[in-house]
Amino acid sequence: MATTAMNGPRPRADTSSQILDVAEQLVQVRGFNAFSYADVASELKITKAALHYHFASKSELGEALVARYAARFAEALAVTELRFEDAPSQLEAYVGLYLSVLRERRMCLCGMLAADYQTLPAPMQDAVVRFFDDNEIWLSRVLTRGRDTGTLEFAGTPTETARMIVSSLEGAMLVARPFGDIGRFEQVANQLLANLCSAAPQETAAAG
Amino acid sequence: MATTAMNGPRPRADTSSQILDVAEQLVQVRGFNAFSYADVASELKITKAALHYHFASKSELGEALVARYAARFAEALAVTELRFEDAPSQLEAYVGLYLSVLRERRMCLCGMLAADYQTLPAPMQDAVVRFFDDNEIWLSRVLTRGRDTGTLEFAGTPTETARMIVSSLEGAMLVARPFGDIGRFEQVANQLLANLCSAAPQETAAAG
DNA sequence: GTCTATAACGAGATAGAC
DNA sequence: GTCTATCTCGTTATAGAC
Repeated sequence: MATTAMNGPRPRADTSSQILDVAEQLVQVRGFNAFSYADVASELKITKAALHYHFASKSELGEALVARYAARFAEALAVTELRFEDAPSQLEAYVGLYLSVLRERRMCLCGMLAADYQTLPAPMQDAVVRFFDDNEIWLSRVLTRGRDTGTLEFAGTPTETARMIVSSLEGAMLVARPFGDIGRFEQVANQLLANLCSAAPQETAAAG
Repeated sequence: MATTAMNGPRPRADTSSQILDVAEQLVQVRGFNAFSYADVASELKITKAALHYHFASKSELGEALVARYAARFAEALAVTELRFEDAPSQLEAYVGLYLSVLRERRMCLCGMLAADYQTLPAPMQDAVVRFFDDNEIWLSRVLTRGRDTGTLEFAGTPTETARMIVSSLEGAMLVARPFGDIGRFEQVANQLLANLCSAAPQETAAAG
């Protein structure tokens, strides 16, 4: 069964998946330029050569990494949209995705890669941008629905607000990690949600 | 004369300062783990050995980098507080500091180092945390004054709101860079300011 | 203060045996 | 699919001449 969270132990994995699991964790914690084939190999107790069999180059490994992460995230968003009916709950679940990553002391993979952006191979760069685009599209849809049903309130367009949400959450993760304080992230997320959900929680009309 | 901006060509510099200038730019663009002594040396047309004379190790160079950046930022904040009277203008100037960095296609130095955090030598880690702390303290002061004089309005404590501002701006920089779109940053910043400045722009009472 | 030269190491990557 | 062995390159850092 798919879980809503972005992480946690997965069933049993073939070597390629295990490699991706370890590499993913390393990138999210240290960054793309601060991990090596040797790191992954030693963790899995196989050789660097074996790694190169599965992913010929570091670029290839990186591309597979973002692709899998983005797919998993997209899946989680789709599930969230089905599982929760009202926009506020969907937004709360969206924040929950970030939280589940931060709880493992990780940065969002694409947030980390955004920092490394200038040093990434072109295919990875494109994938990172696409990740943010997809997030904004999903959020815009939720925000539009929330405004239409009167459960959300915000100035500006849904797209602008979506960008605000993505920026704030990514930034909150970025800053919370050095402090080793998840509470910092939660504080920001709660302010963000509070600003959007100031509308009456179940009524049809809300404007003041 | 000191300028309010965080960058721009500076008068004439001894070698140490030039090294810091080049290294700073490289870190802000590529990250701490993606630049080398060779990069700096070739840019300045000196040798790596000459670099080691000025900064014995990469850690030392990194520490000098953050120290100078933090000092310059603190100076800019002090000037801002003197130059502008009302809190909204001070906040706007604060956003301007970030903007001046982003315009040079750079990430905030400490925002970038926050991503690299787990791989940094301890003294650099401490300095990064201190940078964010100082920013929050300054912002809290401005926010408190703004609320007291009725020029700013916000739910929650000044500290919480300060953290929200730092997170949002750092995140907005992080995400705007991959898109190569400063407008994305400005959009987020404007929403942020708009939410705070909804109080009457010069009156004494505002609470609802 | 800068240089040449080089040490010592780790990186990504490949060849070819098993 | 994994191994040993090796290659090549770039990295940080040092020694010692100028």
